[in-house]
Amino acid sequence: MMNTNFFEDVYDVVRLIPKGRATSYGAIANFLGSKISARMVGWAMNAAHSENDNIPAQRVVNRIGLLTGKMHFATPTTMQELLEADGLIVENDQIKNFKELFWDPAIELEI
DNA sequence: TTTTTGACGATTC
DNA sequence: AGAATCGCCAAAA
Repeated sequence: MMNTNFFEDVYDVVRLIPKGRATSYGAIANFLGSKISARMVGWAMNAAHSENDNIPAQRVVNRIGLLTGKMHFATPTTMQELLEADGLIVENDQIKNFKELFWDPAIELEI
């Protein structure tokens, strides 16, 4: 398998997201380098579907904590189910207290 | 090769 | 405050 660069990088960061926390596409993009845009992270996650790797994509949401990618899971409710299984509270397709549980790799991994 | 399309984000109207 | 638009950059058609 080839090193599909940012795909691998994105997967690695996503796997590092601790349980009960969540991050945003933009945060990952920013952490990997301002070269890539948040959209590429979304693309990477889309490709992650083809991968056999366990990618907790449910912990990656957009900047406001909205479950924009829920439709890409097995069922539109899978993402919310997984997040709730992590102890998060999802209401109206949006993560509650997202600001508090926001996990920014650029900060958390820096320390 | 050119065009279209995104699991986004920030800005402008 | 809500809606519309532009910018990012790579992959699929």
